[in-house]
Amino acid sequence: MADIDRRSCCPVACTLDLLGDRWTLLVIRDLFAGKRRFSEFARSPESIATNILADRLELLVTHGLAERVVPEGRKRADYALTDRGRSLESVLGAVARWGLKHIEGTEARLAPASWR
Amino acid sequence: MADIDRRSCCPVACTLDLLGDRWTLLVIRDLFAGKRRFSEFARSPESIATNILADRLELLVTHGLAERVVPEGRKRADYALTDRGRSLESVLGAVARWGLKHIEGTEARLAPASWR
DNA sequence: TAAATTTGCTTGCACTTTGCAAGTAAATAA
DNA sequence: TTATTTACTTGCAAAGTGCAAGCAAATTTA
Repeated sequence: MADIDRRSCCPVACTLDLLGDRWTLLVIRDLFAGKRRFSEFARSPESIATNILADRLELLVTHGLAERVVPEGRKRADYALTDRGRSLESVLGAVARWGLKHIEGTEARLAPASWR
Repeated sequence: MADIDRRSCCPVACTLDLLGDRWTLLVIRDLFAGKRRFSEFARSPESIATNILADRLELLVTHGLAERVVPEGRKRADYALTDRGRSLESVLGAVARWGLKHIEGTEARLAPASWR
């Protein structure tokens, strides 16, 4: 298990071991916004590098936050949040609201109405 | 201004530009827990390297989330959250609660009662 | 008050992660 | 059938991380 390299039993530290980088939560944001395909994530305004995107999607799947689904009649995969991934709405919402309120010039273009 | 290298106007992206790494939010956690001195942060169970701690404290001060104060009659500095830094309680709380609920074996040792 | 210890860092270096650019095979569209 | 798009992979330079050591000033102990 990923238990072995835990820095501590602190819930903040453990959550940061999953989400504590510059990209993971942005991919999760896009998943909440309804994006499903690799190219859709890549087209987001932050322009994530494709190697990093591939890596993050794989990690999200590994950690049970997203799943890779190949729809019937198609060959290419969709990505979607799992229940566990959807439970991050509180975290994403708190981050989004903080940014909107405390960082000048931010706008909630991708945000669902429920965050405002 | 730090405006120049903003990845987008997304509040999530901009917040991650401030907090999106493995250590910053842990230092903020310790500040919320009442720690003030360099050595106190260094003694936290995650054992942050001192060069990284120095870097993060400087960044927090630069971004207006913490301040460095030298108390009267002492030479060495304390660090404390600014109002802006304290406004991160919602973010830290959401992260902590998510970890407690969704990551097995996490414990809220440093958490103020208000998070539970 | 002198010596020992602690504090608050900085420095150096190896290792890992990030980011850019290019490449590619399979899928889809024209 | 050909062109374009998709979903990646690869290679490499640059930046970030982590360990260990070093150090001067401050503080504690003897």
